[in-house]
Amino acid sequence: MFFCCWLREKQGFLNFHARFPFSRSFTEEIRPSFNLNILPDEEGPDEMLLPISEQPNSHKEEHTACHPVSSYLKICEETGNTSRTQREMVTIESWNIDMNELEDVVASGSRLKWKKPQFDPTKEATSGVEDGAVLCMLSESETINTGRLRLPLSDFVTGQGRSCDAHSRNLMRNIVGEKPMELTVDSEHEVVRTGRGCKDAALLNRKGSTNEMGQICILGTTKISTSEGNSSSSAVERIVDCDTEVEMLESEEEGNFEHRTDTCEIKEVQPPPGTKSKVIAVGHHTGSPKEIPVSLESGHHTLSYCQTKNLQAMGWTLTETAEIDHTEPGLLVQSDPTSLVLGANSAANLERIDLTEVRLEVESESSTRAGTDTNTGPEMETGHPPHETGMVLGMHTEPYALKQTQQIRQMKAEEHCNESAEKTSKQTAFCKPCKRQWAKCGTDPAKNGPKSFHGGANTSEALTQSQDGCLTASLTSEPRVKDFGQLNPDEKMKMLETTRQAKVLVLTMVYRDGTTQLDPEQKLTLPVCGLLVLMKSDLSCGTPEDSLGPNDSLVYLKLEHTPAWAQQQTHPSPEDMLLQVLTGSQLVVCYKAKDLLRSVLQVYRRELNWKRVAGCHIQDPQVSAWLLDPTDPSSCFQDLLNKHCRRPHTTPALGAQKVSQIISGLCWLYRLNMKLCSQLQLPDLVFRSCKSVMTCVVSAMESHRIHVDKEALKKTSDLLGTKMKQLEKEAHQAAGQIFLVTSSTQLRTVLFEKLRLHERCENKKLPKTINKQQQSTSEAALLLLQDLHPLPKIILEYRQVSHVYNRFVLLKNYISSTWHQTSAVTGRISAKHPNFQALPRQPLQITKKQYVQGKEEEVVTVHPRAMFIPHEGWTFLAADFCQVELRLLAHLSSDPELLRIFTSPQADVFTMLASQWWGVREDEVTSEDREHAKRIVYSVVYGAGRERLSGILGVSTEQARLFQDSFLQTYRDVQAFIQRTIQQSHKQGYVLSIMGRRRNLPNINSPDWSIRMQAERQAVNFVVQGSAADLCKMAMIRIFNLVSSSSSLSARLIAQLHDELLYEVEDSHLEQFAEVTVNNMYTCADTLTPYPFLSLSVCVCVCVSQVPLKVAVSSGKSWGSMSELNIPLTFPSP
DNA sequence: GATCTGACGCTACGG
DNA sequence: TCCGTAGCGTCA
Repeated sequence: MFFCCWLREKQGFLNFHARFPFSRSFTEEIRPSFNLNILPDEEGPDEMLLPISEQPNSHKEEHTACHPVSSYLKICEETGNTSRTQREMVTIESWNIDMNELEDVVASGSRLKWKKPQFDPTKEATSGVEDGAVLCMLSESETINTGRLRLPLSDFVTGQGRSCDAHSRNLMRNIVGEKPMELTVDSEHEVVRTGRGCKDAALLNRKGSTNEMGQICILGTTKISTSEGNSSSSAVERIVDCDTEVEMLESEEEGNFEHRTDTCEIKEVQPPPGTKSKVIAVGHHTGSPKEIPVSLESGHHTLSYCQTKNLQAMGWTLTETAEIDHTEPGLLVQSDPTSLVLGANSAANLERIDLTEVRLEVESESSTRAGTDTNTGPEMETGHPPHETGMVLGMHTEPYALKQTQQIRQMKAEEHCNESAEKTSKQTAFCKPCKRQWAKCGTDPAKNGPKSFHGGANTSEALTQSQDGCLTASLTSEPRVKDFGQLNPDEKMKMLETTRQAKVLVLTMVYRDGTTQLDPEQKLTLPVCGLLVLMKSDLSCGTPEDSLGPNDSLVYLKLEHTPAWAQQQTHPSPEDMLLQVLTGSQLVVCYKAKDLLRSVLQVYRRELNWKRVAGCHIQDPQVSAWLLDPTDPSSCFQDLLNKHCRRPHTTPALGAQKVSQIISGLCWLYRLNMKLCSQLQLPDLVFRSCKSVMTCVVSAMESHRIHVDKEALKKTSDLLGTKMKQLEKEAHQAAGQIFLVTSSTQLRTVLFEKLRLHERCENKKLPKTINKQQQSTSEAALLLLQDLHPLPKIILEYRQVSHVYNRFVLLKNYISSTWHQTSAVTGRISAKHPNFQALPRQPLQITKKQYVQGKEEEVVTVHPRAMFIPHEGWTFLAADFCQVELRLLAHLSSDPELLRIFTSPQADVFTMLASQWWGVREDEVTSEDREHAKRIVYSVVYGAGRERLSGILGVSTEQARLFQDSFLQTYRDVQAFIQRTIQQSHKQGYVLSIMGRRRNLPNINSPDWSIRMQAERQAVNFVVQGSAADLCKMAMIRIFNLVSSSSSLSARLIAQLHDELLYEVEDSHLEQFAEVTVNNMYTCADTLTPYPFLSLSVCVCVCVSQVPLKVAVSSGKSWGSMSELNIPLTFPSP
């Protein structure tokens, strides 16, 4: 017992209460907030999460609060002289979106953090009424900063405001404006551009010099009434976003509205010769549509979601406004290059009208009615029936003789594209971007190209669109490529048949910026516009690299919704074609196939259930290459091609050459796939199918969203922020000086140079940093110092709180991680943006200071995982493989002692070990003890040294050695297995998992002892951890296949946490699905065993039946409140 | 001098 | 001289 207590003291695994013994009067459960600072990822989902409240770090001279910028409806109109140099853009209107809605507004995939200044402008206003303007500042480093200008009512403004640096969160700079129309910043850096709405300017940095910024756009002004202390949030609400539109769409499974950002441009509407404007009329079909004059000169018009009240502000009037609810969308208007979407009050009423068709109607109409009738319904305008409750679209033109052939448009598009590309390359290569060129639409050409971020972000859309148009035009004008959308019904049917007959389909996604998946890797996720499909009937690889086989076909398939009426009329629809491509019996080859499937599932979220593509026979050379060598650094298709086919990188081409390059790339893609598949000596068909099915599993998982409890999130955001401030203050007091609590360097100085705490713990060995061998300020070190001074405890608590706060305070109603199949060498799946697998498991206790004398401190429990909730009517179900790696180790080693422990179905090996080691009864073992024991076991098994073990155990090196020896003596065959694996790896240079996945170990015979030892540990770790990963994937696949083929089961996998599968299940199916899950997980190892090759290569006989797997299932209405389910096995356990 | 970048330290998660 | 992920912040 003495040993037990002693060990607990030393172990460094004291629970939070022990470390921070709060007096508590009551406990309130609050779910924490999550702050997610998403950096764009090459595979990142369309989302952006925004920090909301202050960053309590006193080192920052000011606390910058963060705020999302809402989107708004804007019609940009060019008026007056439209020559290039004197173009003027007028923002007709912009408006605010309610604070409530701000939380939901996201800038698609943006890396931008929008912040409002720390000060409250409404309070700082001097008196009366004042204009507030919002600045949108585009820098050259993909940064968009916002700030607020203080604009008096007069024309001349001496506005001064602050903006926030989106990256550093540092304090803001001063902006001195002079006049709304001609914003002058300072004498050194005057406004370059005049004209309403857009200013080129610079910002003053804190020291008064200018800061190179790209552009400042005054997006709108509003009057802010600040009298009587009535500081409403109107000023805040006026933050608007440049070039971002929000589309409100009703999510079918969620039943509520989600916001999706999109940036649109109507390019294909050409201005009538000799006129400057045309009229788009929008109104309810039962009333008179209102007309909005919109100039077509710029070719850039953006429409987006707006609320009814804002419609009115726009001059649009709804004649039927009985059900106006400002929290709901009043009108949905969205446009893209070829269509307008209109709807009222719900996405169900959405209708999409193809502008091409509209234009044709307009053409015919123009000769007869020439833009005079404002009451025309859609049936007359477009030839299509009006939607039941949708808005009607009337499109009237001035005398309009538009007869532009496709060829001419293509030529123009190409011209534009080449121009843009030239500009881009010149600008990036030689000079700063010419702001004026992109000022009109807030687009920075320097941001385009492969590095540009998702177009949903409020940048660069116009150019992206033009490139899209350019590439699409090039693709469709290329005689070898058939544009499915342009085919007549007979040709489409033929195309479907050709697809059916093809032996292999080679695909690539075409992005809107004119690149494809075969281009060098893009850091940022790009919006997809279509697919290019190479249909191979001839499987020989002997074709020249840029030409097709005689029977091969190439089809361009645009990825977009087709409205119901259009589907009926244009059968077969693009969706039919897509399904034929993805669900036919042919082999599909695609580089980064998961991205393709995910994009398809996202684009056709409403139409296409993930089950439809579950059977897709898709092969991905990236996965194959990773299977061959998981440490393969090839980051893009070109790298892979270079490595495996010795084909050097090609420089990106333009226009028609670009198309040839893509076609050539597809041919190479096919060859590469064949080559890699032939190299993969896979043991059996199971594994072959796993490779393909896993892509479907992961893409389906990625397309699902996990809902967040927003209220709890908000509440805890404030709580954590306050707590951090408080702790920071305490830390400064304890240290006797102000320092940066987040800086390990400064903390080191305070702890060891100022306080000299290390001198007061002579009998304890303080850990050192790995690389520089300095005094560490890690948790282990602080725990050793916590009795000597109050500061270490404060820092420990601060780190815990700030960790949750900084990473997981998010402002969205759902999250959607990106899951990577090939990023972990061990075969595990990893998650990004956010890393859902690393969400804190343990609740956090927060003490709230009470300022009333005699009142005890309040303790609030913050549970990060409890933030995540299932959809209404659904429940979370988690299925966990218990001690899977240790069970596999027992199998692999056949250690009798370890096997014996696992024979008891109820036994928890870590609890048992903890009880043995610390001499307590099993029911006395706490979860911390158990976690500690688990860490020790794995540390020893995977080769932790005595130093490290002593650190983990909190004992001397000698005692750690005794412990290690004792463990390995008890489990002798485990040690033998370790030795065997190492020997084998030395001999072969690689190791294999139970499914035959291979990890090469180039350093296994290194003369450098430490490098060689590391490789040896990696070898052992890979065999066990990699095999566990295989097992888990096997389970995922089994359940996936089962659910996808079942008409009754509706469960969907939303996350994988290595050994745990998290599903969302309809309430009514919970028990049924739980049973299916348990039984399939329990038996999934059966399909793995035995593999004869393993006994040859690893010298172990895999016989999984030696040890039963154990599966624990739990369910709950939040991820933080899961309770165990007892599901009986339907077959006798082995 | 501002800004960018990579190394480093630390902390979560999983085993 | 545990393994492997992601991510944030600091600092040179």
